[in-house]
Amino acid sequence: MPYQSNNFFQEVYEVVKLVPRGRVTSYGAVAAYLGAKNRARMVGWAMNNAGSYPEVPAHRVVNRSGELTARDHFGGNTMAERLTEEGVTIKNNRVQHLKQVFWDPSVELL
DNA sequence: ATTATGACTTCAC
DNA sequence: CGTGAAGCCATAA
Repeated sequence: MPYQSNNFFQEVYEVVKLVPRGRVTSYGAVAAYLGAKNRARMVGWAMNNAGSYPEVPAHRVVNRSGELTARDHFGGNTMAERLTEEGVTIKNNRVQHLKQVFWDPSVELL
């Protein structure tokens, strides 16, 4: 297993695993919760590495606009299907009603 | 050491 | 919300 810049990756996984079913969060939100809002890209990297962690629901992590950027990494429409299955409405590769399904750790987990 | 790249964000229009 | 530019940071070559 490759390097893990610290427990940063671990922290990311912890938070992502706490995302409730039918809700989504963003890389920036997680990063912010970890006290590194300018490290959103690294959260993405952590997710990339998370491919080895089935327990991490990476499909519930989208970008700030609710766009399913991870779609390509999941392959096919796996992500969209899975989210839809959980009750999240997906349209044109984006989460609908984002305001309702968005889950911000720095708020919900406060 | 330097350049390029990316599962991002924010600001301006 | 959409597009384009700039900022930020770890990894890869």
